[in-house]
Amino acid sequence: MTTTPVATQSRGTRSTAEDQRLRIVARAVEIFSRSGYQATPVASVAAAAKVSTAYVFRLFDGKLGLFVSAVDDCYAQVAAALTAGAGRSVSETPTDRLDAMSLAYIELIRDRSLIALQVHAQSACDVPEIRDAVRRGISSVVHVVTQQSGADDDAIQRFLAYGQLCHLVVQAGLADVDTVWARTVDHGIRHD
Amino acid sequence: MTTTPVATQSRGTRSTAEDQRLRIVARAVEIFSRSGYQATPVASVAAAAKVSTAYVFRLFDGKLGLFVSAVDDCYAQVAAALTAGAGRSVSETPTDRLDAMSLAYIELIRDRSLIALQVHAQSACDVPEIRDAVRRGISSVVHVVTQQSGADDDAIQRFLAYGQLCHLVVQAGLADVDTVWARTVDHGIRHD
DNA sequence: TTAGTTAGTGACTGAACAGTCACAAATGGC
DNA sequence: GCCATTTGTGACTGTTCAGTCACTAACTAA
Repeated sequence: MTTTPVATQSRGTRSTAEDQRLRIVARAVEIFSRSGYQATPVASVAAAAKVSTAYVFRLFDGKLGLFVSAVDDCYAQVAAALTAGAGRSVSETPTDRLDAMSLAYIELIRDRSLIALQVHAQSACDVPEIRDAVRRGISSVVHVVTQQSGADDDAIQRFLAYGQLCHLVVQAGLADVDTVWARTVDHGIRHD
Repeated sequence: MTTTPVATQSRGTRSTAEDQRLRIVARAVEIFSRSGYQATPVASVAAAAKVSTAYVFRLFDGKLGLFVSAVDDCYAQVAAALTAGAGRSVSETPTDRLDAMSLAYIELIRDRSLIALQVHAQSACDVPEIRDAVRRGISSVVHVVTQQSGADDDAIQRFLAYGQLCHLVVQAGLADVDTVWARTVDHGIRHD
């Protein structure tokens, strides 16, 4: 912190701590998305990132710090995906832009992890630091969607509501349930 | 199981195992709703129900069996609340009935536990038994709403989507966040 | 070369917790 | 009275896991 290395970016031959931090966060998103905060040992993330558990504790402020970093990264990826989606809109009307973003969000389902981690984070909101991370994430998503679509509040609220419905569909695996009620729930959301 | 007691109902003076089971499940809903499946020790539920931990393990098939019972009970309460809400509808049109049920669901927010437990259960869907309990619960809710409202699939899907949005609002405590974006999310949902 | 810094780890500790078991006490039929 | 069943518990065990610490290895600047 006191002395900054000459180059702040990776030096090519050898990995810097910051490089490792980013690598580990990327793995943490994936690994935490499987079983959530409490049920995932830090050792699993360490193993996935091919570093020792001790090193993970060195780079992050405890398991909680690691999880919060993963959640922040997750929402950043979601916001980026939505922005990219809006760019693929056929027209410039708020409705079309929102539709394009909805499509982009449904595309995220293909890689369950970003959806699942959001659910796990929401579930762990009794931990203040996690609740704050969720609030930051929602805030950034709302900002991105508002900015990119120009839609009114009601339309944006509706967008978020159906996003949340996606979470339920993915977590409960309703695409694998061949019943009338499951079709009622995931109609139009079903992927592949 | 082999020999049924003369009276299957509670005998008045002394508590039967089945009475205790119900009492413990009721406490389990409340206690699990606070921190979820993994982060809640069975001992907490036992303490809340004022019985020993050993006895809880005797009455339920492990911690998982206890949690699944709690989730089943939770969805049963939700379904009952929705049915009661539909009965208070001003008219018989599907729209009015759905609105009445929405109101009833928002009323549930007052006691966070039924909402929170659903979120925790959705988060723990990687455990097959829990995922099945969630599917049963959603199924019963969809059936109740369909039956009571007579609304079409799209309207019911919308009902569920906004229900899920409630979960986010409650878990993240957005009512306590005084910002533009939070208002966008919880507009019309805000309670009290 | 050497002195200082940074990357990285193996081996441990202490606490929490799921689940068990032997046992006690109350109840009810005969 | 006496035996069988059921309710209920204290005390224990084995495991898992967050977090630490003493240490080594590599790089860097002089």
